[in-house]
Amino acid sequence: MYSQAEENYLKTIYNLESRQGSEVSTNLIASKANTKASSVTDMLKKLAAKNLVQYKKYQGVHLTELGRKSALKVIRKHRLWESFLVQKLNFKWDEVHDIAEQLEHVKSEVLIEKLDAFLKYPKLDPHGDPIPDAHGRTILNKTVVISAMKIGSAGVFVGVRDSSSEFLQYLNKKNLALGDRIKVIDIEPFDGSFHIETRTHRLVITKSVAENLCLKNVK
Amino acid sequence: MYSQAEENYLKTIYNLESRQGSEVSTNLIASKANTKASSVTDMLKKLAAKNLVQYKKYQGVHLTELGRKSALKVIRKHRLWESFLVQKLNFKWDEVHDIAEQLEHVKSEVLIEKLDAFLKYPKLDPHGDPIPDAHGRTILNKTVVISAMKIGSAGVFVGVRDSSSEFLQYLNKKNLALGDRIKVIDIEPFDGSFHIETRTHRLVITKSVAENLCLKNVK
DNA sequence: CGAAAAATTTAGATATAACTAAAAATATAT
DNA sequence: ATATATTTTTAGTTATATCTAAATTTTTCG
Ligand SMILES: [Mn+2]
Ligand SMILES: [Mn+2]
Ligand SMILES: [Mn+2]
Ligand SMILES: [Mn+2]
Repeated sequence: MYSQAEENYLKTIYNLESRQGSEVSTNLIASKANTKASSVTDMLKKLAAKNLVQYKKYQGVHLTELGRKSALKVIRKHRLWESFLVQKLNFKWDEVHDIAEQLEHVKSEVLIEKLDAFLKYPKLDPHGDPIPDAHGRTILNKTVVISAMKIGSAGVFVGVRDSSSEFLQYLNKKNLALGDRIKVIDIEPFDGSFHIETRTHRLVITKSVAENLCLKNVK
Repeated sequence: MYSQAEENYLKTIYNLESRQGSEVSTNLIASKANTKASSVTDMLKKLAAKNLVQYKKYQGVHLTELGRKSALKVIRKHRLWESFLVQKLNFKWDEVHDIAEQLEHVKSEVLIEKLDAFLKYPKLDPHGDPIPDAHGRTILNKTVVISAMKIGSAGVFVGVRDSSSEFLQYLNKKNLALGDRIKVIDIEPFDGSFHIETRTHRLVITKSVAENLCLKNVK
């Protein structure tokens, strides 16, 4: 079907497009993909030729329906493999992303359907991200990032926006785990850092950390 | 570590070398790898530069100790993944080879050790092939191919030399499965075909099929 | 042995997916 | 609005892994 490079671009464009609405720029893709703008341009032309993106020179891209569906298939595979690694092989949530980056490119429809069944059709991956079903549908997971919360409000920590092992290891060290109830105690006006509280402890997190923690049932 | 192409060549050379003793020729590798002799020559130079094979122009290659160990690692991964696919995901033995060809190239030492533990350290894969342990050691699996047997001798069918889905589907159709007791009833002098008998039925197999069925405890 | 056949290597080309440096288009700011 | 800065594209290069066709070496055989 598509090459690994193509699949990785589809995923990157999909993620940028969801968290952004509008057209995605060449430079933005390049920085997320750790590559150069000129490489991105080359690939965008190739993806456009395959009807995966709509591309107008200098105007950025957005995914076509085919591109969106293809991206969701890759994301489905990535998240199912991450679930497998944590649930069945006893990996920790901060250890699975890089391995799933490789496993997601294995080509076999029946493999992924059998894996899904083996895992009993999980709805969320180990990072709280929704797993698309075979048709690309996900449950809606209405969450609020801490950085958007007001002093005194609280919710349940159910997801992260950054699944890098560095960030997850930081959360481990700070004793923050999915399922924790978190309350915003104070917001520092000077640097935008957040004073938060869990059932067991209080701590201060920077604004950029606060932007990557997703809470549910915020009141 | 090594590229997919390099790993595939190592596996091919390892298999040819085991079933052959002596140096492996360029053309033989080319035919097994479904590629051209000139491509093989290019790759042999690269493998030699990485100290994976000993290569003398026009004289064929054999694996170095590093090459042998590296090949066994790939074979270990291939057979563990095949075992996973059959034992955990309910694939049939004729459906797993091509998927394992992809999975075997996933890079992660810890992944394969955890997979091995999850499967409870299997010693044989679904085709009766021994699975090397983390140090490259395998149980000895002393078998005889039917084509080497005499009329009247019998044994237990424990392995195949060809794991292609075409061959395995042929065996399914002929109702031959691992564990069956097989007896040689007659050998046709004209074309070398074998008349064999299981507990449940008799059939005739060609010489080339007989060369790919491995039996244990032959008497 | 020496010629013909077979096997192997070399030379040159192609495709993919990167890169750097330069050119072109777009955005911004005075 | 025009000059400057930023973004994006183009042109040309590199590395990997293939291929075909031609040259070279080895093997086989009369
Ligand atoms: Mn991930
Ligand atoms: Mn994830
Ligand atoms: Mn196999
Ligand atoms: Mn096998």
